[in-house]
Amino acid sequence: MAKEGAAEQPTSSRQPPSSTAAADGGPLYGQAEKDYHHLFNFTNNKAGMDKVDREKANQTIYEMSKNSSYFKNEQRKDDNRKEDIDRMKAHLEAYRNSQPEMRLKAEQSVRGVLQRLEKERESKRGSWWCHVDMDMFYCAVEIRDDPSLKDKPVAVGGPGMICTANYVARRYGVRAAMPGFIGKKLCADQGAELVFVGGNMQKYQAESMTVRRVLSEFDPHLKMGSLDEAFLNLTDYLKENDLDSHEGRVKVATEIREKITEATRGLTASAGIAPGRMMAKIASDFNKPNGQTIIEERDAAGFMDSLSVRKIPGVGKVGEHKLEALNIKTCRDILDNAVLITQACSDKSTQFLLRAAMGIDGEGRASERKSFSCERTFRATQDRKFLEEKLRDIAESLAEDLKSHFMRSRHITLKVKTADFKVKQLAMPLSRSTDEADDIDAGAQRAFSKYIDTHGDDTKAPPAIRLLGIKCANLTHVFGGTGPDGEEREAPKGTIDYFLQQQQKQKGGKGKASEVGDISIEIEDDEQMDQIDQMGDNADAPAGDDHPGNQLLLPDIIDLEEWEEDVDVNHPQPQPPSCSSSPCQPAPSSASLQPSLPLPLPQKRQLPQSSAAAQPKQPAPKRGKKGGKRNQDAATVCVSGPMDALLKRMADRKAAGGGGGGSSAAGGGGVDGECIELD
DNA sequence: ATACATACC
DNA sequence: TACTGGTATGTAT
Repeated sequence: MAKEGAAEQPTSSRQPPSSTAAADGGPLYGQAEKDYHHLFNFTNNKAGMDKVDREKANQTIYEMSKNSSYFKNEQRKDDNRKEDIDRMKAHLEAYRNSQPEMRLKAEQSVRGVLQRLEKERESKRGSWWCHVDMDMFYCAVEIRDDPSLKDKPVAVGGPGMICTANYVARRYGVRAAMPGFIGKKLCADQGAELVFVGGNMQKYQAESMTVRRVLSEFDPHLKMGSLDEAFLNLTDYLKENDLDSHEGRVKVATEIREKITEATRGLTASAGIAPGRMMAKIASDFNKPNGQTIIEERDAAGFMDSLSVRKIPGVGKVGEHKLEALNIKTCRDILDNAVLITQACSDKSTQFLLRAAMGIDGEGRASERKSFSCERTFRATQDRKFLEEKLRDIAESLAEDLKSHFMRSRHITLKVKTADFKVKQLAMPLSRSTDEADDIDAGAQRAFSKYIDTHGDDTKAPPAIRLLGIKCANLTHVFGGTGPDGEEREAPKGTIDYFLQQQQKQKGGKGKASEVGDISIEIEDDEQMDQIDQMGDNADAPAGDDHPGNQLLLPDIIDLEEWEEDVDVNHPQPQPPSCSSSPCQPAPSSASLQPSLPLPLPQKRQLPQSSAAAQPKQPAPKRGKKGGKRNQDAATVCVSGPMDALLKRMADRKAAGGGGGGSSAAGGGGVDGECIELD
């Protein structure tokens, strides 16, 4: 808890003179900190900071944030969430008061679901996954190449945003995704100077390829999640090399990390091996940096049980908050309160949470790319000319992207963020697919006009805008000779497009292909799918600029059928000098509760334990004594053996700190992409 | 189908 | 001086 003002009261002091503060119209001295703690509490116990430092850091962050538009917007969003939570609680209350028969029924149903999941987990036994995550990747590369940075706090990024920070910086509370000026202040307050290093994507990509090369030896079908992480299915490798044992897994994890460090001349990685992708991912983060964690099957349930829900990939800040309102903090809590979750969450969310809590992976086959987008932030302005030019730039950038990927889009969405950080989106269907900047621009400009028209008028100027973006969706592949010169357009080798093109040629009249009507192609077997997966990672190769130039286009590509137009696009109204920013629509996202089948609420403490049957019951996680045999530099955390040992290790780890929170590196999209929405 | 929100790196 | 950018997906309307 950060506290404002001088009073260094003990952590319990939460009640400031709130009446006075409110009267001042000030930021509710103390109260705001309490209410919105989670909004600015960037630091966490993995930071390797002690409590005092942590509070000081939070204090600094709060001071710098509290009056910003950004923070005000965060507060607004949080207030909306509170309404959701209140509604959620009301529904739960109704559930508690409902007829016993109803509740009994719900319980039975949940029990059935859990049993089914348990069966599924059983059926998936025997497969082993490894998640490899480079430690502070971008930063590590920079420091390796400039050793003078080694002992300084370093951040890749700039004053606007930090992408990755080294562990020295993290000790001051600096985090990935933290605005740079705050990171700078955090360090300055403690007598250090944060060094910013601009990123060098080319270099990181090259390093990533090196890592990939090392990893492919263990699983040729590995899947890179982004530049700095990868998933490997180790099942075959372990079997073929007679390593399908705990010792074998430890050995493989060690070897993988050593080889990476050797091949990259000093970069370190953390690794997790577990009976599933999700657990492997959690495990790789468990002993970071430069560490590894192995989870054996018989310990999987116990491992999951003690984890905070926040560790589940897909449960973020908001999800954690909502679950907390249900008094659910750990994965064990999820299972113990499955009935409540059933009542409070959508089917999808429930399904997701229960599976996750049991350590079962979601179905997840990486699908085709669904959209291209580009957005730019700039000094908030009302200057329409400026904004229109920005849009044009963005459209051009997107057109290039589409062309280099041999894609066309039939649907674009304009994104507008105002100075107060509120975001608006406007859809704009096109009459046909395009990859031309002019078309994208035309659509975006029209949507923008519409935006201006609905947000300003003769008396009121449209609000100042700080970001514009365009998303191109509804994609189709383009093959073959669509160029004006009639020359054949061939996708670069190694791309998905090339693959599809070849397939197309095989199948039908060769060469003919102009445009595949639908992105979806039938993938006949996993073999083929893997091939595609592989290619996907290369698909970013900058395709040469041999893309045929402009084709003749219909004069207006916008689909007027769906977008009746009553706006005079050509005449932006001049802006009044004064800048009154008008708020956007409140758009009260009223998430209503699941229709509650009123049910019995009694907490059932019954858990599926089939494989884990032999396992002693797990008590809630508790802090153990510290000490343990943890070797900072090459620690292997083996999650196996008696449960108390595991818990002790976890506690040790917590006490010792050292985990890299946001595991660095901006880049590729999420890995499994499971999101939950709790209502 | 559109808009908005959340998550991940 | 001052809170990113790219992609996917879930929820509500």
